[in-house]
Amino acid sequence: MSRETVIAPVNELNIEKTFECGQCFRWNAGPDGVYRGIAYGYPAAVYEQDGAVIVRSDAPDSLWHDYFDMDLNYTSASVFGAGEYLDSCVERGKGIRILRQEPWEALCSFIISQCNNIPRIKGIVERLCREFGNPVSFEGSEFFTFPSAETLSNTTEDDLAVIRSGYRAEYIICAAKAVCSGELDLGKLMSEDWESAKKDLLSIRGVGEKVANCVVLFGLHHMEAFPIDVWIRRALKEHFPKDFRPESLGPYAGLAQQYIFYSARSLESK
DNA sequence: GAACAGGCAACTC
DNA sequence: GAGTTGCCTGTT
Repeated sequence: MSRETVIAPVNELNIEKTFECGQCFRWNAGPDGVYRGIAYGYPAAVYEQDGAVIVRSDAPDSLWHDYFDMDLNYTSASVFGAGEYLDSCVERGKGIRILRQEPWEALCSFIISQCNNIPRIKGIVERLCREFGNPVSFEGSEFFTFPSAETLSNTTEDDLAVIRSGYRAEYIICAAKAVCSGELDLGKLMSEDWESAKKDLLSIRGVGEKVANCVVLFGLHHMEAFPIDVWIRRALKEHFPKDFRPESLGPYAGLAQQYIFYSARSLESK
């Protein structure tokens, strides 16, 4: 029987912003506004009630506490005094948190993300899990775990044809083999400094600057990483000096990046 | 039907 | 080392 756990007050964790800001691909809102998804092999339902975020799942409590990065105080971690524009992004993005996702899932997902939009990324990831992950039933529906690097290292591009990831299939297999053989030790990268971690990731075929930065930030939780995609590039062009360096935003530059990203996209859709 | 997309690699000067 | 092109697939 699953249990309900209070994770945080809604002002500290906004589930819509957190799940919809492009950092993760396995959470979906139902018509009831409840987000359902799976992380670390545990399916869960996440929703707001009486001003709090509640998680229903079979996982140990600490798992969700960690997943939602609740040990970090985002108010004091936020980048203040870096200008009016950034302040307005922080204000708009209030409640976003950088999830502590599984490193391998992040690596694989962001390889898939290249030159793709979010709905399509989600579709490919879902087919990947359905095809190669393990089924876990939860509250009457079937969820699928993210397939291990070992499982995927034993597949061929033909096997992966069903997920329709295109030319990225080769990259997925290369990455799986590297992780599986120990050539790339994701656990070790987590305890290293972010720049060495990024350097090691860049040695993997199919991983370039953008993907490496995303994996470092979203999969290894090194908050200094600052992925630059078209949205961020546009925002930087408009609101920051030409010689802008992400390092100037300090150890939480990645969090600032997420506020800017969310902000740019939310303004666009208005 | 051609161009393009939240990117990368391999090739070209 | 800066610039160009192919790459799967889905969408406009």
